[in-house]
Amino acid sequence: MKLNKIVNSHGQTEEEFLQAYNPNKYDRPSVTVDMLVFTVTDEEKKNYRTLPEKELRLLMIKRADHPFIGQWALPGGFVKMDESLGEAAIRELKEETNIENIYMEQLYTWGDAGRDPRTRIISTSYMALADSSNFLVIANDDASDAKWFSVKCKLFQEQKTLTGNGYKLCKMFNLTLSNEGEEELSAVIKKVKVVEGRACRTYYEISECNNIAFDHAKIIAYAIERLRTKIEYTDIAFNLMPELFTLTQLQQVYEIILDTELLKANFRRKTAHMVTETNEFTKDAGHRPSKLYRFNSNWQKENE
Amino acid sequence: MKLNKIVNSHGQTEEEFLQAYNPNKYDRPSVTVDMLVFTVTDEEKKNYRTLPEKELRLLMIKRADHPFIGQWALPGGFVKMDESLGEAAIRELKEETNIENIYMEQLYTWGDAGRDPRTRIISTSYMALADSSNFLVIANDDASDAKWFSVKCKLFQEQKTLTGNGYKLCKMFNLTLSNEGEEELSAVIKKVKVVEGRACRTYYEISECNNIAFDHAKIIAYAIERLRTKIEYTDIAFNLMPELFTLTQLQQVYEIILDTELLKANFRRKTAHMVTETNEFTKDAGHRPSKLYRFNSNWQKENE
DNA sequence: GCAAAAGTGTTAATGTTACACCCATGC
DNA sequence: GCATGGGTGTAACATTAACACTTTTGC
Repeated sequence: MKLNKIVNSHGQTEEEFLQAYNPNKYDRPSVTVDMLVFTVTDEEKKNYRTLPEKELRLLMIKRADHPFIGQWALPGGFVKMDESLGEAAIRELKEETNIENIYMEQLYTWGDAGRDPRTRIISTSYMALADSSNFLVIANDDASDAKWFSVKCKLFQEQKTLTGNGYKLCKMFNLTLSNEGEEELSAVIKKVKVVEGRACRTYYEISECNNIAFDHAKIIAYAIERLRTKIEYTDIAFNLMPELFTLTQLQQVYEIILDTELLKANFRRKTAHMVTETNEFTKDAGHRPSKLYRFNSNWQKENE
Repeated sequence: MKLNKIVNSHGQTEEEFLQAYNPNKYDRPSVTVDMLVFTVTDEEKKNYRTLPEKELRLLMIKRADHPFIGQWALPGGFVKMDESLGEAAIRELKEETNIENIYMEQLYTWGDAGRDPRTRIISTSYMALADSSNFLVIANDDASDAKWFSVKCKLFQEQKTLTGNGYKLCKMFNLTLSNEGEEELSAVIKKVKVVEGRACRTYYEISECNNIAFDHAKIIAYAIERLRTKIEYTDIAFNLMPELFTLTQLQQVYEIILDTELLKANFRRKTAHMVTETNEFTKDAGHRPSKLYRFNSNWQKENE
């Protein structure tokens, strides 16, 4: 365990802090919820003609106390004895970031012993998707310890090893979080799938980690993976869009999440049934105005 | 809360049992894992010619103590302070049913307050898939409190209500679990999806429940739903198959899970890339022998 | 006029659905 | 011979991928 020499508001070093903590007081684990709040933002336009580039952003909070003091963590907190996990997630998000009424889904529950140096903690992670109007709420407050980081998660190595009665598949991801005003956060995440006979186990490991608290780096990698697969067969992407949007904006959101370029004509045909056109257009764009659309929440019905 | 008049091995009624329990002793919830172990079994052949019908079975355990004494529950138990959730799930399964080395995945974490009348309990559910050789292990032991129940979960009503800025979608499912020697377990489960503006929440409710302990009826309904969707885009179905199988057997497994009939020729084309043929054949079948196949665990590679 | 993006059309390849047909076995 | 399932072929239709082309704007 890497102990931090920085002191907290009570003047304790991390060593002192952990010694003051008595983990054996409890025979039950603590339960927390962690929130992964994603949004998509526009970058500066290069010139009057070009469209702004998009970035996928994740909300992180700077830790003010041990452990991992000064590092960045996912927003979240302890579940109260009388609230459900979902209620805790909604409450924490509102308390820490003042965001409410957004899309949220349960992702995964992380329960390894030793996740937290203080005591046994089990965390259920929730993924939330916000449209970029929520981005402004927090970004404007410069004193806040909550910041949006632009996220990238790139596969850079894949390795399959055959064993006696199965195989082992390793994927290595490079995770980077950056925010103009802050130093870069990064991690190398290893995703391992072990197949032995009928048994099959997938786990994540953090091979390298800079300034991301706890095991949050692997939770982030897991969430991005889930976002990538779910965007293909559900309508979750629309939770990242404003009320009115152009089809090119929608395509850009798919492109940054999937990390590929898509063909315009094909993309439009594929998403056509999920949107409704309006009579409004963008203007002053430096090129042909484009029609604005809104999400058609009844698209699933139309199949039957 | 429905209190049961039956007494446990200490001669307590449920009322007495709950009064002896002091929930305020703790300021932390208990954490358990629940296992949903599915398998597929062959029924009796009607005559020398016909193929046996298949049934989807779920492993349940009869409760010997309050609460819900005498009712049936999912196997599972408390997570120890030094083991991960996955380790707890593997250990509990081994302890309660002697099954090991099978496919397992985390499903969902259930954390509503009031799930258990004793104290606050948070349960992470795992789905395990076993081939039917595991079925025999337990079925032979008639004294055991663990039994395989044949499961059916049928949608019988769907209702969409439009609200001001969203909608509410209700689906009603009839869940029935049956085992020749035991009385039938059943429940009516309501799945509700509420969309209000950007927020979207899905929850399950138990409208009616016979002999299924705790909120396990909705966990079962949730697991079956997951199984149905995952069988379409992954290879999990093969975890329910023996080492060697015929394509018709494989098709039957898809059919009972999806609860539809499939066309033979099309099914074979769709699954062709996931299986490898052997030189072996079935015999004494009362009709043309059929070729045996095995799972081709490398099918995903071939796409690239 | 021209850069940039909006928006549409076409074709080939591929996948899906529904149905028809023949084959091999045990009794 | 016949019931039962094993196994294959085909035509209609739908979906996807790749590319080419036209239109509209601000400066």
